[in-house]
Amino acid sequence: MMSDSRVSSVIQEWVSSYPGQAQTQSPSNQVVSNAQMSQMDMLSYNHSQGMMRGGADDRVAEQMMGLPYLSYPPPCLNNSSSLGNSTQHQSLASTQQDFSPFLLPTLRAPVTKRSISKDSAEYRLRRERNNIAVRKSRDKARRRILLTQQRALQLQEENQKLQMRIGQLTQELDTLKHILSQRHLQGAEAGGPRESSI
Amino acid sequence: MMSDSRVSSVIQEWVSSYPGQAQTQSPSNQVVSNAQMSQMDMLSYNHSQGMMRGGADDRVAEQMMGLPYLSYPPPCLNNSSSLGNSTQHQSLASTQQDFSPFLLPTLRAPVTKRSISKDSAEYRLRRERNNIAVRKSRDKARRRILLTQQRALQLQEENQKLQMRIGQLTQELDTLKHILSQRHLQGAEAGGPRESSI
DNA sequence: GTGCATTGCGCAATGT
DNA sequence: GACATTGCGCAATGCA
Repeated sequence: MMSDSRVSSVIQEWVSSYPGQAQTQSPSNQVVSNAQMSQMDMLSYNHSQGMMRGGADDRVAEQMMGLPYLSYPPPCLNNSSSLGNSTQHQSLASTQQDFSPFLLPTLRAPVTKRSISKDSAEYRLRRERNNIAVRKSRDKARRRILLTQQRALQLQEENQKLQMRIGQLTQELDTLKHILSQRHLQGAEAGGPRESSI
Repeated sequence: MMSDSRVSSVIQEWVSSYPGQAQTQSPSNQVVSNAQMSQMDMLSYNHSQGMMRGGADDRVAEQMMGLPYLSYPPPCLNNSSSLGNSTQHQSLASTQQDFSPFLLPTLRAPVTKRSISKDSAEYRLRRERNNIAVRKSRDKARRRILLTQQRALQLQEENQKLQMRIGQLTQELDTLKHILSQRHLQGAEAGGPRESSI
């Protein structure tokens, strides 16, 4: 046991965790949805680092490593808004016109957003469904991360064993080469003293 | 370039992403904080799977793989609460006494929670600071995940190369062994036909 | 369009 | 006490 198909189990699961992430899609969403900032306290947080989404998240993304890690600007700290903390996210249209000078003119949001009342049973149903989906998705992500870590550990282990095997083989090869060179010398002597040293 | 120290860079970063996670700490937090459920709609979601915290996250955690993936019970769907969706998380003390019959008697929350007004500048300051910390922590986590993935990919690559090297060495070894056996036979023949086949 | 999946974010609890 | 982690709900968006 534990001889050949030792890693395959975790690898299989790991591979299956990345179904079709190699698609090239054009994000082009640099605006991040300013409407969501009106939910609590409309902090103007552009946050240009966490914007990889979908495909760019799982690909190697070699350019991602140069992120400005220590650049977390305090998002203006404007606690003037949302003091009356009630019904602040009731309608998108009412708050978006406040941000109209900050929006690019080409990115005007559809103001007629079919404002769904938060009291409606349909809203609650949608929310609950989404909450369940979110929990499920996050569990999946957690599982995927765990699998990746396990996979890395197992690959590391296997690497060490392979390196050791290579060392063994190389040494054995050197030995045989040495023997052959000896015999070759003996052969060059045309039947000299046999069984000299080996 | 890309000949020998090819993997070390990512490995270095990857290793540095796991500073001291190997500590053994006793979680024992099975209650998950019932108070937080009173924030929106007190959904009774025990969610006993995502509770690995700290050390158990990075260890192999071999028992974690048997999680009930497809068990996402609809959390009671009680949209009766939080219909007046305004000021629902105004103060913990005011809402907690409403949920007191649902709390275990041994888990009576400290009602005197020094109820911080959400309008206070100190509260906003703390919130903003925590938001910054959260963003930073999540970026760190994203980075760590990316590094782990890259590490796994590089280890896989290296593994393939090592396997090929082993194949090479093995074949070379077999050849030499064959040669040696031939010469041994020749030697046993006491000076037979030299250079027969090789 | 409908429904689920992903993702960024803020909040609160909790850990360090 | 400040910062770091983490689970969660919300909203936007992606996707089938």
